[in-house]
Amino acid sequence: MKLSRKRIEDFQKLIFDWWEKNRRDLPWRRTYDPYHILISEVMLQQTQVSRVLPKYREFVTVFPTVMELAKATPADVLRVWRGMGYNRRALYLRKTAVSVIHDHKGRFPKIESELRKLPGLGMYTARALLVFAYKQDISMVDTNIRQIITHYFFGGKAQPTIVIAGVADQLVPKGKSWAWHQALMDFGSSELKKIHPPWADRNGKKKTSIPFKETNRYFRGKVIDRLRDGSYNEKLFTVELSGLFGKSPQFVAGIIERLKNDGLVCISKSGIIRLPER
DNA sequence: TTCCAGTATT
DNA sequence: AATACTGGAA
Repeated sequence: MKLSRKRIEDFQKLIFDWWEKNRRDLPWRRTYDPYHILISEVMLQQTQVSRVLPKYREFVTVFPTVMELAKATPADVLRVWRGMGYNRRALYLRKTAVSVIHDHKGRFPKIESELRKLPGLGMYTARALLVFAYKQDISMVDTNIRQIITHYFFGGKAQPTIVIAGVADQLVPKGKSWAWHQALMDFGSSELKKIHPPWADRNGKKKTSIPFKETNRYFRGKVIDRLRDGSYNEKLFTVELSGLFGKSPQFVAGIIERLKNDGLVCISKSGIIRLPER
């Protein structure tokens, strides 16, 4: 869909006028360091701003540079990550730091295709870095921005990703991509709830919700939590958690096996289970 | 129990 | 393109 110049400018004015009075001051908006911005984006993927704030400060204090993070062990990173959930993403973050040091001379790539090769960076996060760290005039679309566009340009009717992206591209004001996207983020988090009341049905198609099949995610988190405090004999550990969970030792062993495959725990030759030290 | 909002995988 | 994965909040 091709938008008229006026339509574009009117919408830009709507957003920027709103933003003047409602702008949030956030620590990751006071830096253009792609490493710090990456940390904030990964945290914000999974957690609300209020809970990210203290953890972000802690993380950049403990690992101030990409080099510091690359030198840390997975165990170090997982301990700082405590309380954030999505532990695998903490490992991605560390592996990305290692790759930046080893494969990119310590500097983050500035093109999307290269950023996308880093573990845990999909299209959204890659573009967030290009916009927020390098101020490139490209568009980025997260679910908030998608909903804003859906509401203002398609009367609330869901559109294919490519159509949303096409509109998003036209809306980016030249030379103001950084401010534009920050403004949209704030606008979305504040105004979308008013536009999109909870009773309105989502985007037309209902997502096939997975029936609750006693997923293991709760137990995975518990295992990692326990290992943050120390290491244990695997056999005893398995039996102890088995009792604690009210599950069979085989079940716990299965959880541990998958955590091992995910690189979240390791078991030494002598049968000690711990967070990976490298 | 479901939802959220991304990435990875098939 | 569709599905799985993730874990705290709602």
